[in-house]
Amino acid sequence: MSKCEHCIVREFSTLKALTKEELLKLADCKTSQTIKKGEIIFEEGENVNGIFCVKDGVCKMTKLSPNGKDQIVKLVKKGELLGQRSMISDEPVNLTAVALEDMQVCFIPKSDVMEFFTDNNKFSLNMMRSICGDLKDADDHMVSLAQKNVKERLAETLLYLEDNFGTHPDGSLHIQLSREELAGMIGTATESCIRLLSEFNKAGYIELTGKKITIVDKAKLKRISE
Amino acid sequence: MSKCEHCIVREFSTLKALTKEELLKLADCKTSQTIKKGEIIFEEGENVNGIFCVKDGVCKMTKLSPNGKDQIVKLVKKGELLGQRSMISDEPVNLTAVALEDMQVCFIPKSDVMEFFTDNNKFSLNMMRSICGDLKDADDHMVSLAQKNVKERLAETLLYLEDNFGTHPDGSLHIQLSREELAGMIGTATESCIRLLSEFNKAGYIELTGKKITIVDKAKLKRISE
DNA sequence: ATTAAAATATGACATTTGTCATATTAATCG
DNA sequence: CGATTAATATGACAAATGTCATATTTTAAT
Repeated sequence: MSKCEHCIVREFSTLKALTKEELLKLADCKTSQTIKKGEIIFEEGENVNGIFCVKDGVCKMTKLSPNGKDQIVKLVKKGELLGQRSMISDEPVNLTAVALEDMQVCFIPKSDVMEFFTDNNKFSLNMMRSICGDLKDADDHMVSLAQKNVKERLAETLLYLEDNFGTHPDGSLHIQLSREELAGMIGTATESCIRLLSEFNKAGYIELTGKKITIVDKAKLKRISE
Repeated sequence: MSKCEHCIVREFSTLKALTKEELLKLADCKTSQTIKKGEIIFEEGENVNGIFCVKDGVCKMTKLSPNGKDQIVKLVKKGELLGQRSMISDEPVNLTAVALEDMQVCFIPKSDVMEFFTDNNKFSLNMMRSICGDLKDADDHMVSLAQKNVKERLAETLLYLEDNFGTHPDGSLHIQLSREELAGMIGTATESCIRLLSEFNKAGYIELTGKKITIVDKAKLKRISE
């Protein structure tokens, strides 16, 4: 079991407010696990009773709509936490978390996190700030979904993927979503998503090589997205 | 100046975790004010440096989209707080708050709230829970905006307005939004909103009397909204 | 009360988006 | 490797939605 002190999650997330002693305690109570691409970490309605720290990999957080389609509400990457909201609200999780790549995650039981809340005020504040950041993102995303058309949202999402998850050495987006997932992210039908990707491709804004998407004209996409 | 101890906001919001002593202190530092219908409480990008407690009335929280339309992100009513997110994140506010009715609000400066955070753990936890609730609402709302069509969203929104803000003695919705505002809430063009209201009216699901909207067939709207 | 302005309503039409059918290509499994 | 399945792509069309014009009603101002 690796040390929490040097873990990437500790550096980037809420956990950075923890003291040396608390980190040592954490190393004792956490359990580490590997999650394969496509595997479910937790599912909407489940009781999780703790939080997951994402040490490596990316997962999608989805919610099933009454129409049977999965909406991707957000992506969570290395250095971030999973399941805080549900733990704090003391409710079943609201979203399903599925690995988009092989992942390394640690689980910290609720009782231990709650102790940190009681003992460490800075930790509480950090957690609050982090959730507030999520809330702002959600509000902004809402406006985008409500007010932009599909083409604008696709352009915006492609830029988001490049800016937040980077590219492979060949310049293609590091995150490889299926067309269906990408459609579920922008809130449209898979065919519409495919059609617009083709359009962007023909117009020279992006390049499609199999499943890979490469952004060629970032400025143009930016203009479309607004 | 009325006492915080008996204030409705104290009973329903995060503030219920405050002790007698803290409430007395609060009564000293807060400032109370009346806000007329249509007036702006704060505007996107402003620095607020504190939170507002809504003692009476309802306001809309909006965000201006690049297309020039105002999206209503949520409604805030009596007993709730305003501006917590921005205060905690230490950022300018992300949304504009405009009174939909005459309002009574109190302002609590940031420094005082931060003291409560330090001194009162239960208060911190309550605040976290409240923001987590907002986050869940935002996530759910996002899925609805992304996956439902305009008719479904209108039906859903009408039910939401009745369930959360009640009706006048004559049965019409207590909150009276203009067609433009209602459109801005469901994320559609004003004309589309008007057209669908007419349709619901002709079909006998609702009744339109001037600006007033009365839900007649709740079950039917519920079925439409899913 | 009269007029001006704003809000609501409706028609006509263009555009966007979804759905279904069907190719085509890529991925998986024995 | 070939066969089967899944993913991507595209056409054809229908349905939903947005836009612009204009009529009607309501509200506000003088």
